[in-house]
Amino acid sequence: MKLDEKDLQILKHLQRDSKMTNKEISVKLALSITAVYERIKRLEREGVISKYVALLNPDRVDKAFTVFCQIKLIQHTKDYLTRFETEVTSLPEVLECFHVSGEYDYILKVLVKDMAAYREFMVTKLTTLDHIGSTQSTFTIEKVKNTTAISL
Amino acid sequence: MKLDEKDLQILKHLQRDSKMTNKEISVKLALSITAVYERIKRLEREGVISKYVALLNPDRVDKAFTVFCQIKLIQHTKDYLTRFETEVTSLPEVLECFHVSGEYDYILKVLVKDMAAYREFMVTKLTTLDHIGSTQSTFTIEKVKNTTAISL
DNA sequence: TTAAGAATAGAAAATTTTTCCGAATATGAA
DNA sequence: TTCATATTCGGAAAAATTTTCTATTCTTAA
Repeated sequence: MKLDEKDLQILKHLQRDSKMTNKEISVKLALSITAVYERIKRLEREGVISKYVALLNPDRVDKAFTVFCQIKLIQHTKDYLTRFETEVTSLPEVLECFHVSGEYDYILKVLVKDMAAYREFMVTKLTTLDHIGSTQSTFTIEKVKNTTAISL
Repeated sequence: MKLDEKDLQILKHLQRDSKMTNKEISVKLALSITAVYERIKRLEREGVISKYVALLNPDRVDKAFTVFCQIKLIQHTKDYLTRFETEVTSLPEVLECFHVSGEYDYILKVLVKDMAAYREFMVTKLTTLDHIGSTQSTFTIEKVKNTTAISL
């Protein structure tokens, strides 16, 4: 699907604030409300926009501690990989998990309350998974930037 | 601010799909529309909900390549740190940047089109920043999980 | 138990989304 | 170029949702 300049403008706005009304957007783009509406529907239909979500303030829900955890598996058979991936996906503390190149196999972004909660997570959840080799945790001291908006 | 079970339910729904109407939520929670409305407004006012955004499908906007880039600064004076943080924040390819413990000072999540674009990003943007010591790039082979929903 | 404040429900008002349809514009083949 | 087709657009009406308002119910502390 090809996106013209107006589509990109719409996406930029909605990435920043999805509560903007079609009317507000239409004013910014010098288009009619209907034109904006149809374009957004098309972007949703075509899967350019995948979903609309509310973002929470982690501090306010007692999840102020972010940890990047790198994991090495013992073996790399397809079976082990998919098993690990299924299990890690089911862990709510894990917001992100990527299969990566380099010394470790996976990198996880984990959100918990504090160091004690992270220890609990490691001991009772992560290391109980089968076939885990070694892990390395990198603790975040400060969140410098954290956006969901892709540059267009 | 203390959140009761109904607040948490509302947050869970809105984290998954912020287009849910107050009516739909009110049915799920066995509350009136107004009650749901007032609770959401309070959650917004108190900063529990920080914003509403549209999430895009990276493939569809030609940003299918995710790289984790770890960075070491040459010096760690406050001035150098804040200068680096300001500059890195302004880079649209960088979705996330955390100041971290461990061997490296920062970990960045970078979104670009492909390897060539990443090289371009490295050469023309990252390494031109002052006071950068060494960097290490970890390329993602597959996105296993990537959610914005904090477990409540 | 009672009074004050907060939360709730229902109805009305305001706003927004969605549909509908004709007009304008763009696209592509002859 | 010209025509036919399809796409996009704009405005109005309809439908749905949000927001406000008011009265009632529920909590909680005195």
